[in-house]
Amino acid sequence: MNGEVVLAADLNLQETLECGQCFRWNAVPAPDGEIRYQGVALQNELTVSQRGDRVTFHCTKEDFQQYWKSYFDLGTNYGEIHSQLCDISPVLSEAAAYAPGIHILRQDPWEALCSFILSQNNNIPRIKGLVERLCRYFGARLPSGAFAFPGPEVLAALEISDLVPVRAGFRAKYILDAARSVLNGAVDLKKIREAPISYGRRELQKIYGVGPKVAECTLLYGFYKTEGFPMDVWMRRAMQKLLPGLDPETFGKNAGLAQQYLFHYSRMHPDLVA
DNA sequence: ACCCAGGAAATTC
DNA sequence: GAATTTCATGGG
Repeated sequence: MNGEVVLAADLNLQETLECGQCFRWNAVPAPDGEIRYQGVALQNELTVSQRGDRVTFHCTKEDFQQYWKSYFDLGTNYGEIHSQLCDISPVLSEAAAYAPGIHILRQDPWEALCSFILSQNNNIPRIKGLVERLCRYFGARLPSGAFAFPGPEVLAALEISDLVPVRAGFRAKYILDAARSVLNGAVDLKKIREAPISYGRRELQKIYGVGPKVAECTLLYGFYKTEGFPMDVWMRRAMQKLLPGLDPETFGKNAGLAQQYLFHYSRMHPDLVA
């Protein structure tokens, strides 16, 4: 159960885990000059740390190969995507320079769907609290002691009153409809995985409480539909100020990464998008 | 078209 | 330290 996998990567843990695409990773104390995160994904707990471009996965080679290599999208050539996006516009190039180590995580679709339902009208610290309580109350206990994300079959069996301690407010009923829709096949996550993004947009929005923004986040972060481009208030302002008149379609199949660059850049320069 | 639900964090006063 | 803003979706 112990072991280590060390590799040099273009991945930046902080940029990737704190850009709002995931909610179950937390920074933990680490030696000087090192940054370390602990989190749960894919029914596994992991500690991962970084010093410069050297990333250490505190897990067995087998677990790294089976789960984490893919989860952190280490098989994708980000250098090439990065330079393609930089060619589109100097502004995008400037934005990309602020977080060149962002990767799009390959998260579990169901967990992403629930997480982004809970994310609506909320800020990241609060979303993390909601997700954590959902797992703590209803998720299975993993060997490490951490809690897995509860599957649709677990949540579909609940009533609104069961979700009260999660303190999700009006979002609780959305979670239940999502769980029931997935469980009874009204929304087929496998089909969404294999189909074009337009199908996923239509299907996910059949769920009560899922609109365009939540659907787009789920498709990008949960289904690795990299052409997804979630448009929230921040992104609308950022696009208007930084790239006026530009259609996100211009970013093509890597729109999602462009969105991450712009989002991160805008938050670091709020004055530029005001 | 507008306001609220149910909060907590971030921002501004 | 207190008031105000933020925020995605659906319903009234």
